[in-house]
Amino acid sequence: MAPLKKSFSDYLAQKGLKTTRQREIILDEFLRCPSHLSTEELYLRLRKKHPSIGYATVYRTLKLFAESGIAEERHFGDGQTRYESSTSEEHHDHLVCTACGAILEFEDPRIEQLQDEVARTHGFKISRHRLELYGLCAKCSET
Amino acid sequence: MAPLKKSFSDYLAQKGLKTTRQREIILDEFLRCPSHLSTEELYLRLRKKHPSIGYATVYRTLKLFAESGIAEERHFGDGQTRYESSTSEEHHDHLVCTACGAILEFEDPRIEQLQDEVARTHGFKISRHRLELYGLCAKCSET
DNA sequence: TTTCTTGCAAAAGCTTTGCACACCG
DNA sequence: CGGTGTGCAAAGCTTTTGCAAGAAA
Repeated sequence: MAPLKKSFSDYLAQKGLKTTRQREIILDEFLRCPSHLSTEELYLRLRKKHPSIGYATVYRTLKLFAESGIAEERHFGDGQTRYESSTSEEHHDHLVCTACGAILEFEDPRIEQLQDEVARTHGFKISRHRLELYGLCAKCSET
Repeated sequence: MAPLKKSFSDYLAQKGLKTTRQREIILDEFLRCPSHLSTEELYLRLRKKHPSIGYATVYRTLKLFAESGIAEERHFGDGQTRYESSTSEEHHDHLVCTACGAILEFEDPRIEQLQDEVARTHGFKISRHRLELYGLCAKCSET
């Protein structure tokens, strides 16, 4: 089984929750889709194949993904919550194009290291961070 | 006049907008308050001295502050928009305590420099960024 | 059977908008 | 005056919740 799927089903078992048809469907679709989908986008995709699925179920299930650690919530400033599947390996940050909405991921250990240093200076114990760079992507800045 | 006040009144003049009693009151209070206030918090404070002021006016005025460049919108993940007055000088980032909600500001030019470098690598032209470190502050991690 | 889930609709938060009146320039 | 701004209430959006029926263990 894919590691994230196993992770999730372990989480359910451990919490005494149930594996349901909907949760399987939603997880499959979630993993198949581009990252950073909003709940609504995912819901709309799901509806095409599974018209009976409920809006609330998608919301609840995505929150469950986040709790279980297989996905992370993101807020990019439009009013919507977006979700990204966890690689469980390295964390990554985002470049967001303010013109076309493109989202690129990057990772830079040097930045992470400096963050740790800053946190230490202030006596903070960091559990997570968020770094987003907003601007124009290569395409959009051409014009 | 305080620089931000002047900035704002210039913006109003340039856009053909009007200086009103409410805008003055809200700006004064905004500048006097701790940073990172949510619209509601500011509204509640204003109400004490000016009970007739409307919720919508506070919302509209804060948006106006943001447009004029004298304030910036922040989203820290609770559903509320918070505003911070612009120093117009250096940008700063945030350390957010997930236990007590404390927000510390910091700034590290080395991190900024690395961000620029990352952006360049991807062909991005950065206009702004957001860096938040979440964890426990010194006090809360003692226990 | 017992407990957890679902789908629906209603409710809840935060934010925006329509409108009539008031105010600024 | 003419166009903006205000306050109120209503509407909008996204997200959450209550509940009866349905499904998993």
